[in-house]
Amino acid sequence: MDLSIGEVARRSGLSVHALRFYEREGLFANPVRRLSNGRRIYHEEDLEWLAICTKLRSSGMSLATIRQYIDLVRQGPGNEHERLELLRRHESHVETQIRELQETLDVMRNKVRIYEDHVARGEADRLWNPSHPDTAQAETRQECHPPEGA
Amino acid sequence: MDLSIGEVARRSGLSVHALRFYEREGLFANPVRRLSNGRRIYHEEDLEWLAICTKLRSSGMSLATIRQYIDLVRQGPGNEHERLELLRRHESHVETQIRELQETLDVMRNKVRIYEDHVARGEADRLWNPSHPDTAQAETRQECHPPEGA
DNA sequence: TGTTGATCTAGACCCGACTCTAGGTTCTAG
DNA sequence: CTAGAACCTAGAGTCGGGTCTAGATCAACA
Repeated sequence: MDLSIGEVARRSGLSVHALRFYEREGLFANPVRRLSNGRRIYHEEDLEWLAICTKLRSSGMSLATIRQYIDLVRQGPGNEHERLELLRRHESHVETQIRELQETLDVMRNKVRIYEDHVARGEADRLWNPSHPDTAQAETRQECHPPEGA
Repeated sequence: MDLSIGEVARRSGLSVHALRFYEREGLFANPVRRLSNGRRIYHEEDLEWLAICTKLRSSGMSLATIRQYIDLVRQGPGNEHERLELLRRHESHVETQIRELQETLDVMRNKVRIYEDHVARGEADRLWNPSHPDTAQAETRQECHPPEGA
């Protein structure tokens, strides 16, 4: 049931380098144990934590914040409110990100649609022609401005 | 109608440094003109482009990719398909990001809910107590695994 | 037995995206 | 006329998040 660093790398998608780096940075909930020969041994739990960790990272939580969280966990009971607060802050951060991405997506879809129209109508040769202001400027503008205030 | 770099910085939210940096990196659609004294002058269009640029950046497009796009634009008509492809690639990238964030959000909401339950039931003192496996391990596990395949 | 491959440590290096510094010019208000 | 703000350039520094290297140890197999 012991896993080598290579195995964990393979299964977590992180590099062996990154795993050692994460350990140095104090990102493991439980200290990583060693075999008598000095090699690291991991367990399924570590993989589960790494999976969460990876989700937090990819949703924009910095390693510093993850460390903060894990530090609270290691301190044991008594700081649940702090943990909750930290999680909730990230939650709302993620919500904001989603909203912003959705907005970007709207702008881009619009742009792509307009492009497709032009190309389909065989007017590609007129796109971004400085003498055709309508198309020329479309390039650097958000045609159909997104609902800023709405 | 001419804008100074300071004005553009104020209105775009980018620093003066960043604006000069972006220019060096070739991220402006139109070359930035200068006054006879060497000072840069910008126009409303530049602000509009910077707004899009900022959206692309914050949705994860690298400066290198933005430069690629603007290079296509500068080359003029004839490469609309490449522009479309580039935009569509980013579009799907953003869609993926949204999905992943949503998934993270689900995991986090679950975690927060469980925490709240514990705290509310006055069992905070038992949270993360190694002799209570149920709560001890909850910390580093995704309780109620997210719908991986669903 | 000896070579291959996985692991170890410490520390150097890299990359993207800025950010800042130094040293100099120019504009503007008092 | 002068102080201070805003600008200029070239280039160095920073920060996050790894990635890679060198040199050593150790296990396993033909």
